[in-house]
Amino acid sequence: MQLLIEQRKAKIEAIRALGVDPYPYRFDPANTTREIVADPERFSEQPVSIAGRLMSIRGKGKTAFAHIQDAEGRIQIYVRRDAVGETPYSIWNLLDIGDIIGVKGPVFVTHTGETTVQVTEFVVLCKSIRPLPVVKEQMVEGERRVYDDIRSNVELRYRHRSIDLIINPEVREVFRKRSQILQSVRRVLEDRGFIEVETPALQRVYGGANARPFKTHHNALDIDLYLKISPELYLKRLVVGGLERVYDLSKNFRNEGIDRTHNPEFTMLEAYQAYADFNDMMALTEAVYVESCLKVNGTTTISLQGREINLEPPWERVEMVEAIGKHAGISVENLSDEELLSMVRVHDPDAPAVLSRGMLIADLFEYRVEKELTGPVFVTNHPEETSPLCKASRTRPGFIERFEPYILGYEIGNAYSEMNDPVRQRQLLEAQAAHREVDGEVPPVDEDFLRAMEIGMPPTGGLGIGIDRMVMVLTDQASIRDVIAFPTLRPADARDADTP
RNA sequence: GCCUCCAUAGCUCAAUGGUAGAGCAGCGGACUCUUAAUCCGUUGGUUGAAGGUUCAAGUCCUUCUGGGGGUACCA
Repeated sequence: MQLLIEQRKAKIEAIRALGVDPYPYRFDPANTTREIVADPERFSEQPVSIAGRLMSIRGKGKTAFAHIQDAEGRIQIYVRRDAVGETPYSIWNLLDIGDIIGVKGPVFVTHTGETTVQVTEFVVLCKSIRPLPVVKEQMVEGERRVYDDIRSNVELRYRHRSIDLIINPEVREVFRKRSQILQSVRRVLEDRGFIEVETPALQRVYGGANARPFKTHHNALDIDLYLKISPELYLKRLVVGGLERVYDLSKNFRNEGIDRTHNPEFTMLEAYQAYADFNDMMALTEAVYVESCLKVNGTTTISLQGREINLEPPWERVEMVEAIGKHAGISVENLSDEELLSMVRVHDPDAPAVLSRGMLIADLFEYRVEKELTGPVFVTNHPEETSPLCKASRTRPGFIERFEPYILGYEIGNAYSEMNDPVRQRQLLEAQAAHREVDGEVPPVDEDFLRAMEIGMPPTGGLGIGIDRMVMVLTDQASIRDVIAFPTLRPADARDADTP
């Protein structure tokens, strides 16, 4: 490795010795590889100029073929010594795979049929000194076949995303789509009169969800602060203040496990609409998903892990207890608490006997039903013990007006008809806080939030949508690490762990 | 956290407990329509780390590190 880098550094000096700066300041790529490949005829008369990274080189003495890759694709170039000149051709011979160059010249089609730029002029834009993993590929019946499969080296892909992006065009596509989805989500909300606001990432009192927070310290104030686990309590303060439609689209941080659908920092949309209830939030959820899906896939049907799923609204709605009956064949109403507990203990032998009936129902749903939900489906009316921030169900006593949308077993959001009775809100939060001894994840009571509630919040619908999972669903990626450019990983080297 | 599988050259992978190898990349040479270019020659290794068993360890054992999959936590 060190040898390879030394060899390339020597080439930099050789290039400089020929009077050429291997790190110039700018270049004007007037064309893209994609537009040229799409319509070579158009460029047969006037020369094109493109820039990109050298991805393969086939030297043949006084001529050479190579491929260069830009943001949108690859194109073959053809370099002849008698076309570019003696000195430039010796510079050409100092180039490696991975270098970035700009080329100019007319376009032609080789007699094997590949669109190619006949290089009349080229410039070195960046000499690379660290070799890329070499991927050999071949087109077979229009299908791209990779011989050395770099995708299998996931560690390299996540730790060195630059390399992953260079080598795997489909990875670039996922992040391009992620950007389009964020744009689309914002557009749906702006079109409906929502305004984007920001809530503190550093919070004195964390809340709005049950999760372990990251703790940090502010030196000047000498106080401990927590990273935001949810923007909820701050967004509601803004609704109290008269910003009737607000949303926060930003990172949340939860100090918990990492798996295929969880990353410690993740992107969340939370939207609050005054004078609305959870029915309005269902319509909003459908709009956010459908609009974004149309934007990146051009259709409302997605292909997800081999399944075809249609997102066309209206999505199915099913109450949680009905879903348990339908998918697990259990009629919760006819079971005693003891029977429920024993059913939960089939899946979690350590389930504490003190669990309330509502929590047992929620657990049973999680163990027996969640995976079965192909969806899209809104699971509604959760047991009241599952959240203190939600209003009671209008139809089912002991339950609340909440829903979670599911697609292929993924919980992709959460919404309430928000609690706005300040007296009841205080009771619920204080009752929950009393359980902190038992459940370390219960947040402390946020007095300032309760004070805002006492001033009065209009009836409000609130919606949270996990954006990373949304990107997974809309781009058919099985791991959250494939939709977050720099997922949280253990330090590769133990020494890194001590580096601040 | 627990279970399980994996870690060998820049990349993809071989090597029955017995001299660490191949292809590609790299380096030198030949070649003016190649495309997994071809041909000749060639460099490159603390086998993830540390211990142990053995005459002998990439291979067996233990621990550690990193990763994958599963599971738990994540209302």
